[in-house]
Amino acid sequence: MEEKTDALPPIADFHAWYNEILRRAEIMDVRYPVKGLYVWYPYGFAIRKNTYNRLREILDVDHQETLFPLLIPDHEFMKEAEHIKGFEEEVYWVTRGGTSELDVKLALRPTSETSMYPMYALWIRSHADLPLKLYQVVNTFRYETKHTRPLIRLREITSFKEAHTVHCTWDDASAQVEEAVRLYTDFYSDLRVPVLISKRPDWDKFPGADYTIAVDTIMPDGRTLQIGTAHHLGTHFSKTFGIDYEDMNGEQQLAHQTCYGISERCIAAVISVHGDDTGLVLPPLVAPVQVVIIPIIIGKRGDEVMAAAETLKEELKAIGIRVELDSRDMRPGAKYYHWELRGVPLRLEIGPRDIDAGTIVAVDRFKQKQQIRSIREVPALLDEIQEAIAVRAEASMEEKIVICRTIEEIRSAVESGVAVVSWCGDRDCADRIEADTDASLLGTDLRGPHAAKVSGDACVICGKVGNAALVGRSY
RNA sequence: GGGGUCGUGGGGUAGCCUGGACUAUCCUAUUGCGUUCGGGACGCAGUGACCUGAGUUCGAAUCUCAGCGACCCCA
Repeated sequence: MEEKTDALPPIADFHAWYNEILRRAEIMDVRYPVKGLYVWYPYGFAIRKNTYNRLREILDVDHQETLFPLLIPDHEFMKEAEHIKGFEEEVYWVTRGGTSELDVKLALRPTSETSMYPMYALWIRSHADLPLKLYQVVNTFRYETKHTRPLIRLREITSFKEAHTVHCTWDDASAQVEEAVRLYTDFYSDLRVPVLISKRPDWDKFPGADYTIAVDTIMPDGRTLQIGTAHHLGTHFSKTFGIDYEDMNGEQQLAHQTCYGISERCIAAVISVHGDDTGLVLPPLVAPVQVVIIPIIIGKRGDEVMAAAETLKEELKAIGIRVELDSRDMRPGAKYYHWELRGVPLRLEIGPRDIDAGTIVAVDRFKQKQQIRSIREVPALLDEIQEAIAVRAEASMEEKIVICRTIEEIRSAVESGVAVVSWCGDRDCADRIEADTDASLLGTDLRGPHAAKVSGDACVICGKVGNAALVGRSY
């Protein structure tokens, strides 16, 4: 009876919640009439903009941004055998220009190795050109046949940040993979999204890589979401694309390469990991509106209140805060719900009582209310909220990670989270784990505090000495 | 990859089995006017839809086929 029929589905019903929040908070419009393609609403795009600005800041320290073509000629795309095998079922081909057939078919990049590396071969002449570290933020296309989902599984990935680096030695490239993992850890730490870092099993690495390090987070339903990968490409591509350099002794050497990427799944993670029954919860760093001002218009003092609210807004703007003044003709309560749904971290209310008392009411996204006397207190409040978001996210991820020593334990753990187990490294044992638990072996050589608890223990299947592995269901 | 359910104003539903002057209903949709405003206001008057195509038929939201799209389950 007291249940509101128009309430957002609870986040415990994650699928329903996710679909509803994308629409109601105006992040993506899923009604575009092609499967797997979606439209960014301006509000969603603003979240994307803020998020990618940070990603760019982090990369710009020692990478350069660039832009390569979307179309890749058939003969370049088909050069690297492993790579082709990994992508051939997912590539869109442009075969016609107007009414005439093209002599050379053109692939829409599913990722840009084969677009970039022919040029890398021209650009790189000597060891003095290395290391080369470039990145671009582009759309990529994959003909997904499985269930597509907005921000998570797309036919057009709209926001693929891909970095491609070139180094003299295998070890240099390996160090760069570690550097990439560090950058991504920083990035997700800024977004307050907790992550798990592991090495993808051999059979699951990037097509054409020596190895792949993956960054995953855990969604509210316990399934993992891969939100970043870093690949050591060895000389697979430099061989086929002829990327070599003259070393200090005047000898020609094959270059060693890495690539690493993050897509709009990072936005899905921010939305899902932080959200609650009321709606989005956005870290101030990426929130399109960091502070919303709600004027409390009562009776005859309306003009006075609006003037005070305007002043507040200008002052906040002046100190660099993204602020919105909601002067719409609605009840204040309706505005509270509106902005809470959209994840605004801090709300300021100002009415006649506050003007008389010289105070402002400040309410954070978790509904903690206090009175402040000056907008100078706002930055500190935003910092506190960002911290509170981090604490909550860490705690909820911790709940979903279970150390397991038997198949039974794994089976139960993956119902609502992930299992950390000891695994010997044998494919046969992995297959057994997967078959018996209805989950996947996501990664090995898991890093972080959980790994220490099982590393060196007996493999859950065969009993040989194993290493920490991650088992779970993934998106 | 296999199976299932479904597609009706901006959103949610009913109507379909048994074709007819059959459109209807709810909402945080939307337009105008007025009264309101410290946690989702109210009144009055409006707007707005049968996924696309083909077929059956005197007549299709309803039946048939195909396409496109959505969701769920299993591998």
